[in-house]
Amino acid sequence: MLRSHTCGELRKSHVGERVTLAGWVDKYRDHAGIVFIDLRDRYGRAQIKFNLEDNSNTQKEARGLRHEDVVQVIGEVVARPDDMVNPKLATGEIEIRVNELKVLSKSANPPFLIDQPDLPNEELRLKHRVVDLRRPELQNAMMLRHKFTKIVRDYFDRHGFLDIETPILGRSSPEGARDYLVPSRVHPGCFYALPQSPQIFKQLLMCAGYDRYMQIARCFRDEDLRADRQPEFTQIDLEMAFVEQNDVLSVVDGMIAEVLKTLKGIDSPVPLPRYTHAEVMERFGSDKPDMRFGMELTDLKEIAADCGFGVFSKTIENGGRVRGLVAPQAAEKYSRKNIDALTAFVGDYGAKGLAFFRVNESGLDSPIAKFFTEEHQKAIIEKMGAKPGDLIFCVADKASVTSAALAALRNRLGKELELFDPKAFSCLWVVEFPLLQFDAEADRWVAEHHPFCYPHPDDIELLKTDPGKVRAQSYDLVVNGYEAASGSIRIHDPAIQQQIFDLLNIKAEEAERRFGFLLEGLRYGAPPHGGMALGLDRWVMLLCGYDNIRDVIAFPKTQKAADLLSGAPSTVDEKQTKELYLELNLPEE
RNA sequence: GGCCCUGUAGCUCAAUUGGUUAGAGUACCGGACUGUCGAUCCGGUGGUUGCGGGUUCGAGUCCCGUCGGGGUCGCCA
Repeated sequence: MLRSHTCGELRKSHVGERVTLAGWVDKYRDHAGIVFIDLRDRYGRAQIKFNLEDNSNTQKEARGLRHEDVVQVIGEVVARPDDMVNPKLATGEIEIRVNELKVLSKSANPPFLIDQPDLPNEELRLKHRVVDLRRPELQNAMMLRHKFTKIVRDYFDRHGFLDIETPILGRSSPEGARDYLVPSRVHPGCFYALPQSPQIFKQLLMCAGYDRYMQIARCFRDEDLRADRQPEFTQIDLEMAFVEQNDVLSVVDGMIAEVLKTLKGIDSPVPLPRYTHAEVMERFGSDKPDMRFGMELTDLKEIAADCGFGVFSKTIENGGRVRGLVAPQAAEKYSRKNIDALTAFVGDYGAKGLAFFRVNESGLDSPIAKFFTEEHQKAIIEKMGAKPGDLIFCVADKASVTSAALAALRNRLGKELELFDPKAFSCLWVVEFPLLQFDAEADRWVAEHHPFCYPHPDDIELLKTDPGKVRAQSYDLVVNGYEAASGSIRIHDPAIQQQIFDLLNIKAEEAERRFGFLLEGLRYGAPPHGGMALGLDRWVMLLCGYDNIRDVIAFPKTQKAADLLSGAPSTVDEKQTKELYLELNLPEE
């Protein structure tokens, strides 16, 4: 070993010991006669000092050290004088009086400093990810990510789950996200698809009798990126046989309680609260509400239908909805200009306007207040539970637009008005999603979750009469407004599976061709089963308190799905494409 | 594909209404300094203002195009 201790572990109890440390030069303070260096590794930092009297040659060499040089030092742990203790450092009570110095590797001048006060722009950080990964924030994220997966693996192991790997090279399936494809050399013209999730394979494992499965699985989806979406990401994937919905939710309730307790010291309720999809859509306008704060939506149908404001009354007449929310004590905080910005903001979600009222002692103050009688104003205030100083926002539109716009507005106002503790965790289940959604453009039904989702037992008959009303035995776990997990009870009956394929307009021949291996698995004695997948990257992001998943992934990709470090994706030699029988057909410049 | 933000020294930023030789802090280089911990003090090097056009007597600044990065809508079973 090139070191006897790490840079973070030395304490007063080590005083007098001769130690060998190795690490990176974090900071240097050269006083000519004495040189201080903060030596860094992932365990922490320690101050090493080079005194002229101790070893003049070593001291001279130390004066030439610069940021990010890698060195090994041998010296004695000494206590710092009382007035020289650095309370900011865990090792601040001691320092190492160095006799011997070995430069293991001299660093070129780094593109940015590890602890510079303003973070360099992300493009530079991604290009020089090796340097970036030395930053304590990223090191903490990687360490927390490791602890998280360890807790999860141990938890599922204790509960009898088997960790089984599924293929990365699979077959392309219809529906769902765009696949990443891998051309086959051995089968000219054929392609593998990288898995969007191990969905079908884990169902087959259930059929095969591996009744509790889990895997930390890499998944790939060739869709546009977001702050919380990467083209390759990691799921904690699990599946259980001989279970009902409540059994799956209970197992994960336990896992989450353990994770939050161990990593954050938080006691989370067991079981976690459960809400139906219909309820959260009505109360929050979103299927992933951030419940760290209230500000629920209010329906204003009766008042809107009766009032003199044409935009409201006509919307109701045409079958739309008028809904609103109350921003507490925001009347003074938002100028007309601020509100115009909010109006533009909800415009992104399809809202054609944003009505607002400032609440005062006598009623409502607004450019449109004149369209509302004193009774209407009182009714609005009462219905919405508003108080003087509050600011009311309303959207009149078709139902889906009022939901999307107000949900986005609610999230934005919640942040801007600091209505919640950013360190809090709010976890909840949303259950009973609709099974299907009608795609007007394609003129057909599409699966809301995926085509293997078991319908709610009370709604099986509706499949024939009113498919849009069928609820699924599916569930999402929502954490602080993020979809943190998703799953369902699966169909284990080939006849019902066939019925769903029919509804989705997947022909028997096509279903056989593309999912034949699943149907085949279901044919020879399939146990009732269900499971879910948790978004590992999102969980780590939330546990770290970060707002994008790139900061919890060692080597993430940019919004254009490029790896700035390695230069992927790249062109390849013609020899390679020839071997794969591929010819490029690039668009004209 | 749409909308928005963004690109100036190695890094973080500034530069008035379009107007002199594009500045500061930090890093880096040289010098001083034996108790610093964002060390301090003195001096110095460092610029294709992402790239390409255009308008103008004059462009970091205005216009058009383009490339990169970020946010978001669509998209993401």
